[in-house]
Amino acid sequence: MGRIPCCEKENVKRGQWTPEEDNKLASYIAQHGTRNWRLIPKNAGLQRCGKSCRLRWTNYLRPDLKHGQFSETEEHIIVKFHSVLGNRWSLIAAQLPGRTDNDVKNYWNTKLKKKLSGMGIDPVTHKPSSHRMWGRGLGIMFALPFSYFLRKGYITLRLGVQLSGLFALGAGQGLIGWWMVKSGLEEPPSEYSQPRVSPYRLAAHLTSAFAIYCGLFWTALSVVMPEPPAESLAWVRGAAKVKKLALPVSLIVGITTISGAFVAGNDAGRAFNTFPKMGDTWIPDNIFEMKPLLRNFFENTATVQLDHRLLATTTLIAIGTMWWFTRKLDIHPAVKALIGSTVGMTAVQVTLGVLTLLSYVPVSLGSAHQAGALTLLTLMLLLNHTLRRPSPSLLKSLPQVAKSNFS
DNA sequence: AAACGCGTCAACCGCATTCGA
DNA sequence: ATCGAATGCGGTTGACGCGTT
Repeated sequence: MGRIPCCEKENVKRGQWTPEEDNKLASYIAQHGTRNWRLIPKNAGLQRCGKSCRLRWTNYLRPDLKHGQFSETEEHIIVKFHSVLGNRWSLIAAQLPGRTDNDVKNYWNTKLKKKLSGMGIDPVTHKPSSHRMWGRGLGIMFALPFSYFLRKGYITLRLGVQLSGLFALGAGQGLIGWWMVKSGLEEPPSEYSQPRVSPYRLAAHLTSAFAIYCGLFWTALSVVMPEPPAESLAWVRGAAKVKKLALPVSLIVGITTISGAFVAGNDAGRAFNTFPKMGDTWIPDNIFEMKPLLRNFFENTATVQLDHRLLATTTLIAIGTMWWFTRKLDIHPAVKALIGSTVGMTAVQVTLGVLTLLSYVPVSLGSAHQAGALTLLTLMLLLNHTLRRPSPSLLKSLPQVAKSNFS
């Protein structure tokens, strides 16, 4: 099926127009106007098809065309009309004297689409994108029941303060999110460097999300379980011992999670995709290459990733150690189960992390690794919550040793 | 240094609509 | 009023320049 492009003529030139051709076409049109595009190339002595000439004229040579950058006003007009007209480029271009449909279409596809989605607006529907809507929705989902329960008198002063604090954190989270995408829009500091979301702000957004989650989970646990499970004084003493280990271990888990947020912020998982070595060496030689030494820990891909590897390993060892030293203690079986779960979850999480790295951070594995971090944090919270010291009144009522319904 | 990746933009292609004999 | 040619339109392509590996 040999399809003839647009005109039957074999000897038509295609591709970029030369200045000579432009001159021929422009001067011909200046004399004769644009009556019949089919005849124009013949009469003007051009080896082009009429369609090509028309395109060249309307999109480039026409004297009433504007050529420079789009102004801010023009940009607003495009966005506004696109939101009601959709991809009706010629209609939109009609609102902008001196611009063609092709110009507008190109500008939309190359610049405006990205700009809008960067501002959290979906370029197809012109509505705020789902992530933001979820954020706002969550605010309402929190506030409505809160005011209801408050009126009903279910909320104690202490709980009210806690919940208000969490709500404020949530609002702050929205602000950080806005501040974050804003950084992706600002002009890059130098001409060569892609504008992108600041690693600090992304890390802050992520860390804050984890913090809010932890706060919510802890608060919820405290409402559901005002007293820790404690059936004997022996178990209470055991819990106190475990707690000495569990607290620092939780701290390490928390720090590792934050370090993971910086890995995400710097896209640091897209380099050194080998394990256990980083490339050919154990420690890359440029880890202290940036000027203020401290900056390396937050912005240097190699250092950030190395940190996370070290911290993750430390976490694994720490949790293993906690399990080892508590395995023979006389403690509540729930605590034992929890410690076992943390060991298992840490192993899963480390494996996931290594897999994610080795396969160049596919979204699925990256998300799974993030979810794993959340799960591990949850387990640590559960553990610490379970290990709280019972209230004095409960302590008084406890027997020395638990009634052994199992050994 | 060569290959590669990426953004930009002019140009192309095929279909839809309008025009004019 | 009708039918083929001309024109309009929007999605898509690909050449080019530039920076990175």
